[in-house]
Amino acid sequence: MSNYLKISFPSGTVRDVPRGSSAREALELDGHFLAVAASIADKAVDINAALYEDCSIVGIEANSQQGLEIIRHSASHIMAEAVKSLFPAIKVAIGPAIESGFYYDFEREEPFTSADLELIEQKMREIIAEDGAFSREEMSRSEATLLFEKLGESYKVELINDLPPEVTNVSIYRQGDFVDLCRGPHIASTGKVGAFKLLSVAGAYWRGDEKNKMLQRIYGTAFSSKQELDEYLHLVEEAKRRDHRRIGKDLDLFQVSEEAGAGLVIFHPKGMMLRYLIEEWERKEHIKRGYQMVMGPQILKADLWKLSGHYDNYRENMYFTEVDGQSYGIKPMNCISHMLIYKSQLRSYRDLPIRYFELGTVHRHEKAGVLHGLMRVRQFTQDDAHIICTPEQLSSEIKGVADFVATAMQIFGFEYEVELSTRPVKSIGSDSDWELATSALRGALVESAIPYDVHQGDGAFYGPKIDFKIKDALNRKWQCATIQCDFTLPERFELHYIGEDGLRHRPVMLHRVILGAIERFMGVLIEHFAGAFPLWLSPVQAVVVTVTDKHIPYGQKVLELLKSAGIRSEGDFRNEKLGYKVREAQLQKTPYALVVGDKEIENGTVALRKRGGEQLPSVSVEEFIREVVSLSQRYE
RNA sequence: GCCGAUGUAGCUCAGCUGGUAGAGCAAACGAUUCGUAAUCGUUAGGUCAGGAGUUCAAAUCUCCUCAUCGGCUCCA
Repeated sequence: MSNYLKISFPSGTVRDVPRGSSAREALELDGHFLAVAASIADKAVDINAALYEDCSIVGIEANSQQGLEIIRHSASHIMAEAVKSLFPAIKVAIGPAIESGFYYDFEREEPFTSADLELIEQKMREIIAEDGAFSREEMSRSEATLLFEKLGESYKVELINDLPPEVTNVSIYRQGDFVDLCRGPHIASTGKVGAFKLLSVAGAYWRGDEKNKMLQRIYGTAFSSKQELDEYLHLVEEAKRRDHRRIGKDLDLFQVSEEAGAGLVIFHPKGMMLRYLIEEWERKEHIKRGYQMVMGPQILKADLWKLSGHYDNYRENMYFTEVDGQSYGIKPMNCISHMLIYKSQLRSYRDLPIRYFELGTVHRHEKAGVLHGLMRVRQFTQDDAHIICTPEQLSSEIKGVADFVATAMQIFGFEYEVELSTRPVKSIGSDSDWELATSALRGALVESAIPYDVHQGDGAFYGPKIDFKIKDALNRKWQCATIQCDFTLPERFELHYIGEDGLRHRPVMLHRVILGAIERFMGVLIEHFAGAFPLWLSPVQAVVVTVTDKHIPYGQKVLELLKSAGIRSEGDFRNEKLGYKVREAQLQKTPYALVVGDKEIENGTVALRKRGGEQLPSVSVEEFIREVVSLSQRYE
């Protein structure tokens, strides 16, 4: 056995490195000094991991995505050490790195206060200043169980017990007096955490199960340098300014009032105009794509909800009311009426596919703690459609919907992620139906070259689905569009069509939304544009601003012309200085301010100021109207 | 629903260990007549989320309810 290993580096060079050297020593031989960890054959390991085999090695630098993850994971251990040293009675649960930081869950009776957080931060700074080493040890399961039992860390013992049986050894990491069950890797020493901040405390169920004990979770974030941390915190502040609840108030779009009730949105004129514009676009687009508009009642007899299965599976989310001694359910979904429309006639295979579209308002009793601005409400309107088709038509119908989603997202300017959710353990329907539906969904994604993630077992109990997710200002993902295959409802409502063979056949049903809930979509839309909507969506497209009072008559004339041309416009004829009114137009994110003064009256023009401050040449009112109309028609 | 925090004028927020409310912006009125992000002055505006309790006295302390915020669970 040679005393040297052949180690290859990303530069392409291969070097002889003494057997048993650390990853750090190998990297330094090749001139890399900045790595916080290493990646050996694509597996992340400690920078001090010893090398015993020929391999390829890449340094993981502090500010790379992977490097940050390691720093944050290590920061969570440091936080746990600080917490244990300040409050020895606390039990630690679990503490990973997450997308933009880290957390650790603790069991402690008294809540953590902001003063506690400061103490913990202080302690963490001490630990980081000491720059103690993270050291890795491997041991058998039983040794590890014994170790954590002795420490009284019952959550760790539970984690070890629940490891799959084929796992015989586990690794632990020590730093200072703190020991944690951990796969690693970690930074070499605590001093490698350049900058961190604890952000918030929240409750979290042990292992994410609401039947378990609620633990206290401390969130924080860490970076390799103070500057990066500051940039991040600044970014978060910026994002808060895009919050749709903030903008909804500033631009007078909507309210959710305590008097009216939680989760119930009241649209103000400007918010309603925005909503109207979205809905108008949708109606036109649906008609273009062969959908028929329909509309069902808001309440339907409870018997129907029993037939559909909602009564058994969805009752706790539904509201019920009584009319003339009969129980009625307020609809939480729109499908039932659509079933009845289909059933109102005998259908031939020649009629299929049938696509029923409804801007359907539904009510769902969402738990109080989940309500969130426009994103999570108790009454909302879905751009809902049910496509009833033959099994053979399934694939092309799904592609049609995916294309619809792509068009919509492009028009509104969103990037999105796609998830395919497959059969859950608890489900109904035959294997062949599931196979057909799942491959139809997958096939449509593949053929349309749409990248997607598979979420195994996340489908609805009645069928698989494709979800489309877009992000809000704080990077939280929200589901908007979804396509779901449903075998249950055609079965339960005994839908059929007469086939070419003259016999009755069971159709397949697709349930789909494009924007999802209009309310939620508007919320994400507001944050996406930070209230500065494209011209075609702006509730107010232009504001006429007079320089002084004597220009009001001309301003009024201009305003009338704009209005009669269908341009959504307002006049700001207040006795204020021009700068004041321009500022207001800017803060209201109005696309155009039309300034009228002596010069404009003389030439019969308006001076154009675009949102953002760009000064355009003065134009005639007619020219401005032509331009705005043409831009709006192109959805710009 | 669960954990924690918060709730004072239309908005943003002050109000220390209990002694019955204050600023800026907005509003109304007046002055000013102004050229692209805030003209000046005056006035008005509050059941301190709601309810109960402790106290001579509660925005302030306690309890309950409602709502909001950050999470968890759930979801369009």
